[in-house]
Amino acid sequence: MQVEPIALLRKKNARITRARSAIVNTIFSEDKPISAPRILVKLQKESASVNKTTVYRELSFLVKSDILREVFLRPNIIHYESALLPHHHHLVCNNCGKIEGVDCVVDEAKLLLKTKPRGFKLENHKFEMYGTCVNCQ
Amino acid sequence: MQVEPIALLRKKNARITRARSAIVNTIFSEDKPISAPRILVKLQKESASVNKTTVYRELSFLVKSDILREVFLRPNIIHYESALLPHHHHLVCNNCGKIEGVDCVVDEAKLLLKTKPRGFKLENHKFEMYGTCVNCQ
DNA sequence: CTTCATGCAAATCTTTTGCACGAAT
DNA sequence: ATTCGTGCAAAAGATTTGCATGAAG
Repeated sequence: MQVEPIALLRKKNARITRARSAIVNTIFSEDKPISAPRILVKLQKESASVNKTTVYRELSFLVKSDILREVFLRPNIIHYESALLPHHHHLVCNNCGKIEGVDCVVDEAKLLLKTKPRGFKLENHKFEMYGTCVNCQ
Repeated sequence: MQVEPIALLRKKNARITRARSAIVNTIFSEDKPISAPRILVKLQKESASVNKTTVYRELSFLVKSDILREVFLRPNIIHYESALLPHHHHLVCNNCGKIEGVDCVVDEAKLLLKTKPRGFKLENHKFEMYGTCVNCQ
């Protein structure tokens, strides 16, 4: 866990409160994307309990502040990961749900070739791979 | 709208009912991914009203039957599109929500190079691009 | 006639909102 | 002091489940 995100928040004049630190620590101590319900549970286990509403509000604040990124891996559940990590993608195991990170394999120039002629201003992309992980074969 | 999906269902010994046909027609007459709530509205407009539960049950049935594909474009809303279309990706406008299809730009061989060494059996991938469409600049 | 599909109501799950209180700077 | 953050309760929105009825083959 780096201290970075808190320093970054301070620089952005965000108040460093007990709830905010707890939430940020919980997410940044994770090595893979985590969802709001899991954050709630994890906080409870660490007896750093924070209200559900606060967690959701904080998540959207942290996304807006470029501290977190949203990841859409599964229907109807948003995962969050550090936006301070280099751009990358995920391998999702269809069997056990395990998530692994992999470097970006996308050729941006090739994308622009597809999007520019349409007048589409490309801002970002999401790329996720699904299959069976080594433990589930 | 092709008739294909109904023929396919018949071949799979699925019963061709009023509700099933209405739902399939509604989705296949769309040129972009559509969500369950929108399907409900569209059916109502066509006075081919089908119960909400039936729509959801039908969607998961059609996905299992390889007639439909799930698309995760936005948090907490599943979109569905024909699984009979060739594999492709989407451009999503962050402003107006417009969705456009684009051919696949991903080099499968390159992906295998990343996944195989980890013992990960790659089954499929999702790749979506976000930005601003030509009308929203 | 038997299996498969449907409808309804209610439950579930995630996320959002309104409002009043409390804490950080 | 003011602004920003928090908690609680309740609402909202998407999806699922249980159960009894109905229609397709």
